[in-house]
Amino acid sequence: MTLAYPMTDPRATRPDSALTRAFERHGVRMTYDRNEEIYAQDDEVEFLYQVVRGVVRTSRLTAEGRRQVGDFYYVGDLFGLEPGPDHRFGAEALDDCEILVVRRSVVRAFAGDAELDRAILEATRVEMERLQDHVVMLGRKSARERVACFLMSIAQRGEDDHANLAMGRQDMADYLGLTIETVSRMLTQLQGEAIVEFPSSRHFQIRKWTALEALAA
Amino acid sequence: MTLAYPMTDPRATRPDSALTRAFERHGVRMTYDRNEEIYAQDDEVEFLYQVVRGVVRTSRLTAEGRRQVGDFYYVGDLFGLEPGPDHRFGAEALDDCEILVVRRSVVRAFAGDAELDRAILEATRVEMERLQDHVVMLGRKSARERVACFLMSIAQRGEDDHANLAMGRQDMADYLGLTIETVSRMLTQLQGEAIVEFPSSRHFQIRKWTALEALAA
DNA sequence: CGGTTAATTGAACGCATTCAACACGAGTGG
DNA sequence: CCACTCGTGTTGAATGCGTTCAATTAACCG
Repeated sequence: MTLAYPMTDPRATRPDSALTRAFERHGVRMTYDRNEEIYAQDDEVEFLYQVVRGVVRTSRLTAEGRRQVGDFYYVGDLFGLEPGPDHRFGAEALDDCEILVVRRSVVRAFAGDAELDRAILEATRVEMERLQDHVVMLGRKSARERVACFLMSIAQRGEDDHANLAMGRQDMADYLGLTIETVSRMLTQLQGEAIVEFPSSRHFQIRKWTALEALAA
Repeated sequence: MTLAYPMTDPRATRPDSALTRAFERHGVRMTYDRNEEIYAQDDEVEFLYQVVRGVVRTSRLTAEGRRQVGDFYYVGDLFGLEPGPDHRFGAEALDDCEILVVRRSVVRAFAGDAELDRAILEATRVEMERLQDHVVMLGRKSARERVACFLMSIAQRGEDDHANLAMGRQDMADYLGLTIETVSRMLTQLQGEAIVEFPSSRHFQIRKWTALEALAA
């Protein structure tokens, strides 16, 4: 991890006003290498993070060594926003990342600012809804449906029809509660049905949106 | 559902100060019969709820008719606290319930009150941590482990060693992402190993805490 | 090119589901 | 008091989905 320099470039964050200001004035821009840990599971919750460049994954390792990926965070996303005293999930850089970091105490000092509160609430809302969807997916969806779901959610982030996976098969599997082999099989299966197309293992394009939507369940 | 009378009994809520006051002054006490809906999935988020008597379950029905139970709420628990505009999960009374209901606008009017804010934040924290644990359980635990986990969490609520299940097997199954048959089999299996004991299908006692803890993973 | 890691594919296994039958308890009425 | 019913829980046998283990192929990088 490299401490780069205090945050000054306002272009990096979306115009969230108070939040942007807090990041601008009191944030620090950090860079992380691929697979570098941003914070560890069970670390104290001290900072609020925003992705400037790259993709971040949160994950939890159980006592038996099993891993569950919590979520993936893209440019503009806030993360590390856990209400508890310490992190249940750790955060790692999926690829080379640039992250804005600001102390929670600083954020709290800005509290009362309506726009900042809204931004935090909004991030919490998004976080919770993702968790709820995740629960339904893991509890009640088949492997095929989970993979379809995942591809759709990735594709919806990008505006054009081509999408690229920032993560490898193991990360997908650990997010979806499956094994890499099953993920791989489902992908080739979907490709065989011409629903999606993978020119390379990290790039894909959805061919039949309706079919995929029907699958996503 | 029966609108009983405006809330006046302070004993019903724990001394959460501002929250208790908000419920006292502006809350309404409602009663619900077994299996009655408290609010529907996709309903607008309008109220904050607190269990006074009985047990509440939240659940989501997918388009294909599959059901995922979100959580169970016991006396004193706050629920309905979703940050989004509408409920992703519906809420139903597991048995005959008494619920305190207060408009969110009223809660918001009390905002700024440090103790109220803390109570809300605390409930949000609990909610989120439960969701996170739920994700790990559904994603990375076997049927045996899930059932063991569930029994432990139930047992930890009561103070004595005897615990009773407010919910039936179907609710357990839909919470754990399993079928009733699998839940039943795991229960008899655990009982066969003398780890737990079920004098009746809704009452149990943990015999070997360490064994169960080891299983819960 | 080799060397290394990631992804795919195949075959066998096993855990959880499915489908079906049976047991149990509570309530109801003869 | 027993027979009947209905809802709920348990048990059995067969199936199947996803995993496991192993081998192969593809991608990446020196």
